Amino acid sequence: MSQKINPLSAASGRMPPLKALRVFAVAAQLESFKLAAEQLFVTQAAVSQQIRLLEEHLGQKLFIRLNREVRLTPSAQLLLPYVLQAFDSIEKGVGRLQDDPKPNQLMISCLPSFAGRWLVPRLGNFQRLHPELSISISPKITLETFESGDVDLAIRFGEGGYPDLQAEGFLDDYLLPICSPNLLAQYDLSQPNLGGIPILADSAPDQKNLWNAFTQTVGLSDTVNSVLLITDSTMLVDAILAGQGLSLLRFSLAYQLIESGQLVCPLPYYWTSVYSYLLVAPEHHFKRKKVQYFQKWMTEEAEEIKKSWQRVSKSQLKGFTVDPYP
Amino acid sequence: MSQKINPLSAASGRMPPLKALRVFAVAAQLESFKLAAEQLFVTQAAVSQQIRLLEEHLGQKLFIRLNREVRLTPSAQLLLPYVLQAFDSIEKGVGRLQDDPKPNQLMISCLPSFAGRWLVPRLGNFQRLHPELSISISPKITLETFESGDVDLAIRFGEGGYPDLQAEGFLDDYLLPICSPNLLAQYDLSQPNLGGIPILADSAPDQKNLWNAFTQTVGLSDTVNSVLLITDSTMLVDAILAGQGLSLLRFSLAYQLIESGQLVCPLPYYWTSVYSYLLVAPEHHFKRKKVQYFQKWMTEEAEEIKKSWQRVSKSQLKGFTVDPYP
DNA sequence: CTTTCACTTAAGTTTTTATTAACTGAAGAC
DNA sequence: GTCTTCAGTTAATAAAAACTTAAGTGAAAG
Repeated sequence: MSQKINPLSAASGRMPPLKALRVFAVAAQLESFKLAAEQLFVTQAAVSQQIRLLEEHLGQKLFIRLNREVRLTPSAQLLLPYVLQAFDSIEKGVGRLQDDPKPNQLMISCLPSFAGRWLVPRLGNFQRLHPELSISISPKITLETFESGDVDLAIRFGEGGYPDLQAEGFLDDYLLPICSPNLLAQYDLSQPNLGGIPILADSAPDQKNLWNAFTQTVGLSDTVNSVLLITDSTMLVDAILAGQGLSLLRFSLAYQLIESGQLVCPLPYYWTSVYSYLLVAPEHHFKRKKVQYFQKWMTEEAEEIKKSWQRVSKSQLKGFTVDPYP
Repeated sequence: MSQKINPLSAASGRMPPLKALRVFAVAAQLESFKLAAEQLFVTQAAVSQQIRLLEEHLGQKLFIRLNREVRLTPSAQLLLPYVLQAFDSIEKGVGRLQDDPKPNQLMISCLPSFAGRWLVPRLGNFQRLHPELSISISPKITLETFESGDVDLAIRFGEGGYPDLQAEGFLDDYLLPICSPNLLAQYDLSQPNLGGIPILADSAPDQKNLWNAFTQTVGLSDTVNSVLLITDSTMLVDAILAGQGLSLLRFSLAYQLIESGQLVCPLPYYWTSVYSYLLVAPEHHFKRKKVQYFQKWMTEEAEEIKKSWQRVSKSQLKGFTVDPYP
């Protein structure tokens, strides 16, 4: 406890009804109950009653009621500056809460893999757009709690619905069967069990049920094909590139390799991922200019992947019908 | 209007729920909802809800909820000093309202006649008791409104029930038939119509109906006795002293003359006056030390008159039954 | 002489706030 | 390991406060 207070001072009978004080502050400044009522968006009867309430609490009159005007009593004149200062202080405090404490420093929390493979290589573009911003990356496996107040924004791949946090999707993802083009000469995928092509399986949580969907769709009996389970997505990509087999891979991880011809999508199926790429933060962080800049930039960068998806899903997948999961 | 405000600032969405702010201030200082609840004399569920309300309004968490404790978020730490200052300011302002602005100056408003005949001659005693007080008398016919804030206390003769004012009686009064002892030799009051003694009538407002009560009680037919109507009570006393007739007179105006034998009460009747001597002021003035001193002193001074009444009503009036008016 | 204006007051309704009671989840006791 | 305790949450409901409506006041303006 950094500050001590008199236990009585906080709860004592000294503290007048605060709503009434607020009405008093407005009415006293305007010297009119009618105008105060307008400003407070209530009827003037409400103002009249609140003032009466406060007068009763304080045990003294605050306004001298004349026929068509009200005037402040000496008591009210004594009280008013204190009350104004109080509301000023509250407004100032609340104002600072809404403000960005470090408008020129942008701290992004994201998965180390995303940071290394995706974010850092592109960050130069953003830095060029906003040279005044000092950008920091805080790579974390776990979801940022934002409790320290240091992190402006987290980038996550997930379903959203995080408690007390706002999640803004900037990119949907798709899972599709992908392999090295070299493999197509060795295995005839039109044969049963895809011609016995080795299967590389990802163990990400959103792919548990997806695997069943895949095996059913392509008519795969898992006794025939060899299956290699790979946990890390970087390693999975490397394995596919090395021609070690066919795998369901996120388009977001594969699109550049597909466009360059290093990988191909040999089967006309894809599944929309239940996970999306999200910008996650407490709601009020999204009001910060720097966060808005970053969000705009991320959306624009994601546009490139979306366009790539248009091309790939139109040409290589030949517009096949989609059976999104689940 | 001495100060201008931004019309929006007073009513805008910026101003958070004030009750919730107060709860926050207490809870934040104690770093405990339970203790805050105790201090605010509410349940801790109420505190929990108020904090949630405020957090929702501000769009950010103020407390980090751990298993058995709550901790302030950086936001709350930022906000707290502003809020504390606000409530401090309010308390200071309210405190000053309760304070006596001029504790060494006592301004008494009273009727000029009372000031001259009763108060000023005795004031020396009070001054001796409280030499630190500078006492002023403000003689006024009309009832003090206390709007200027200068007058501490008014002394009135009346029924009380003044709007927004507290009235503390310090002396009851009685009306009784009084005349000069010289007249008793000239008129036989045991005769019908009191032996034709001239009647002096007061025109004070509390004596309108009393006059009927008097004539009925003593069996007076107003055609027989000469009646002189006298408005001013000083003049009435002078007229009675001069032996010009019998009159109903306030005991408070007559007691010294009765005790000295200059006036007598020849008939065994008296009526309690509906008017009393009152100390009148806004309720909070009675909390001022100087006013309390004065009230105590006045009560003690009045004691002298009460004792005199005991003597007079026991001896001269021979304990006659009372038919108080009305 | 009537109307208007700013405010008051009383009654009734709506909204806010508080309470009660059941629930949570971690810590400490047994 | 299970039970209890503790601080806080949550939902339903009760209580209190605030607001609105409508009628009323008294002085000033038309």
